[in-house]
Amino acid sequence: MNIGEAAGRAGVSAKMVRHYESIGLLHPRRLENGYRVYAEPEIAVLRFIRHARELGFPMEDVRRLLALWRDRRRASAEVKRLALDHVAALEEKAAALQAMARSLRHLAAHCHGDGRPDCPILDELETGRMPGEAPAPPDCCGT
Amino acid sequence: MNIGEAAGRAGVSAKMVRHYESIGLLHPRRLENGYRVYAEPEIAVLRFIRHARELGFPMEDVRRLLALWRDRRRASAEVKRLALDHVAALEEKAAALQAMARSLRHLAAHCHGDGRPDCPILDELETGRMPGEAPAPPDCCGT
DNA sequence: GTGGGGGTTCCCATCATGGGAAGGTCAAGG
DNA sequence: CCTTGACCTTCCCATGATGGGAACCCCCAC
Repeated sequence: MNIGEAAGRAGVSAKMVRHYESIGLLHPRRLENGYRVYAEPEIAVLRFIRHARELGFPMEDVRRLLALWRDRRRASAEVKRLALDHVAALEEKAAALQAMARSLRHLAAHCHGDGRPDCPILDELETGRMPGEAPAPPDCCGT
Repeated sequence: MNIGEAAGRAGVSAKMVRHYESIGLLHPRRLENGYRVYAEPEIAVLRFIRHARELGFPMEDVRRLLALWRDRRRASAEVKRLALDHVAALEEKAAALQAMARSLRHLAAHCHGDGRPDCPILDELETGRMPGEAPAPPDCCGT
């Protein structure tokens, strides 16, 4: 099977298949003309990578997960630790994004949103203060 | 004021100050020796940029917000639209991250996490199926 | 005049992915 | 047999925002 078909069956782009190979995640056989050849085990690896990426694992974690997957003597504790560390990272990022969304939604709620120029959103960006917030004392934290 | 002091007062790195200049967000005067010179208006711009970045706006939005901020005849509706579009983007990203976290947490909850090798997390990465989920019909969607 | 702490430009790296050029290969069909 | 088109190969470049670092210049205090 050529790279195009393999990529299609695994649900990733041929470009990324080459990339995964270049970082050492799989090692397809080559024909004499240089073409890469894939069979079921390689497809399985590519699908594994895709699923891990869909769960947001960075490539470095994917590499470790692949190694654990291949190691029949792995301890599931290791996999679980990797997963839970990643869950913590995901939740931290999600919380940060939601905090931004909440602040900005609050600001937007105070903005007329009409033809007039005054706008608490721009005010906040200028001053770093939310609408109605007390001015910082003059020697505050450098903002 | 030199770039180091300006960066410190605005709460950004000197490196980023130069970068913001390179993409046209500010245009500090230069001394004969090539040094950049900053005064209060530039500091205000840098703080504005920092606050917008802290709310997660991409630089392209920051550029637009800066233009609106400088335009005393702006319509606050434009600012509000930018802000609410960004809120939607933030919430979409946050939701995606949380969905990943939820799936992964669910998988991890089913993993013994001990010295044994069997692990529903690896199983899901291999098959794309959550624990207990029915096998897909043989001609399913290519996964 | 020298040392140290700035400043300047330029290049490279991140992370995962895509775009595209230049060229080789293969299969089908006229 | 030759063309055409689809596919493959490698290599370079770009993203977005940021940091690291080299090589070099400048200024002030001692």
